[in-house]
Amino acid sequence: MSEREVLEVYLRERGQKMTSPRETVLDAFLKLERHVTAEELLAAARRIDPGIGQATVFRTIKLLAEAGLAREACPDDGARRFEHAYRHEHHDHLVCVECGAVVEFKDEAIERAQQAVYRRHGYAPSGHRMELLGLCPDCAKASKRK
Amino acid sequence: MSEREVLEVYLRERGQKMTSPRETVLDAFLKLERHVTAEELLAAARRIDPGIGQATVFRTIKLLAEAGLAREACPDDGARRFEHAYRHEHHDHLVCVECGAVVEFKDEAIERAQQAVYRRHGYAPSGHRMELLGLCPDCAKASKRK
DNA sequence: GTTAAATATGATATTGATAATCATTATCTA
DNA sequence: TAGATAATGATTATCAATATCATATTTAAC
Repeated sequence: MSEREVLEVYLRERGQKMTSPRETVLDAFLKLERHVTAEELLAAARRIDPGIGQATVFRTIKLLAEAGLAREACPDDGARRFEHAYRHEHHDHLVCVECGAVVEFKDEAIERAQQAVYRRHGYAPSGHRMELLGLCPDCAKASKRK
Repeated sequence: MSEREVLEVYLRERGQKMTSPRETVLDAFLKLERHVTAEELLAAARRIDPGIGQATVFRTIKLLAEAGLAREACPDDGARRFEHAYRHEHHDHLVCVECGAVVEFKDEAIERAQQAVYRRHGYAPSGHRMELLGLCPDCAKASKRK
C-alpha cells in the first residue's frame, strides 16, 4: 500500500475526506526526509501549492500521525518535529548535545529489555520514546583542542 | 550537601546571587514530589510567599535544572514538567496512554545496553530520556469490559 | 555599618507554537 | 448532478515561555 492509500483508508474508515490540500501536505512530508517542524512543512507544501494554509498543515500532520504515517520525535526544545513512520523501521535517536547531530539506531538488547519492563508491570506496550544524549566524537575532539 | 548548598555553590561559581525568592521556589519545589509544571510550582511558591512573580519561577526552575537539582521530564503534551534530580536515583518512566498513570523504574539491562550504544558510536554519554508508553492493567481491564 | 556595583525581582508586554472559529469551498454519495 | 457533510484558509484566541525595564536586593569593599 502506498502512503496515499494508507491515508485514504484511514480517512474513509472515519467518514473523512481525501482532499487535494491533504495530498499536497502528504507529498511535501514524504519528500522531506525526517524531523520536520510544522513551519518547515508549511514552506514545503507552499512550494507545491502556494495557497495552503497554516491551519491545514497543523491539522494534516496530526492526521498523518494518527494514520501511522508520521510520528512525533521527542522535542529537544521549541517546535515539535515529525518524522516518517511508515515503511521506516522503528528506531531511536542518539543526539549530540553540542552540535545536534542525530544518529538513528535500533538496539535489540534495549528492545528486549523494554519488553521485559512492560511484562513486569503488566502494561500492554504501545510504543516508546527514547533519546540518548551525548557528545559526538567530533565535538569531543573540538573541545579537547581548546 | 543540602540542596540549598548545591544551589549556593552553583550560583557563587557563576557570580550569581542567592536570594530569598530563589530559596522560596527551591523550598516549594522540594516539597512537591515529582512532575511539576511551572504553573504548579508558582502556586506552591506563592503559598509560602504570595509576592513571588511568575517570571522568577521560570527563571529559577531553569537554574535548578542547570544546577543538577531538577530535570525535565519528557513532556507528553502541554507544559514542561520537572522532577527532582538530586539524591534521587536516575529512573525512567512507564506511562499509561489511557489514564496517565506513571510508574518509575530503573532497568539495569537497559542501562547497560544504552552504554553499549554510546560506545558503538563513539559518543560520550550525558544522560537520556526514555518513556515507555502502554496500557496499564486497570485500563486494560476497563476497556475489555466494554 | 554604609555604600557602590552588580544582579535579581516582579509587572507587563511580547513572542511563538498551536488550536479554535467561521464563512466559504470542495468532496463524496446517492 | 444535487445535497449533505466535511475541509479550507484567514483570522483570532490561547497558552507557555521569554524579554523588557524600572525598582529593589544582595554582596563586597571600605
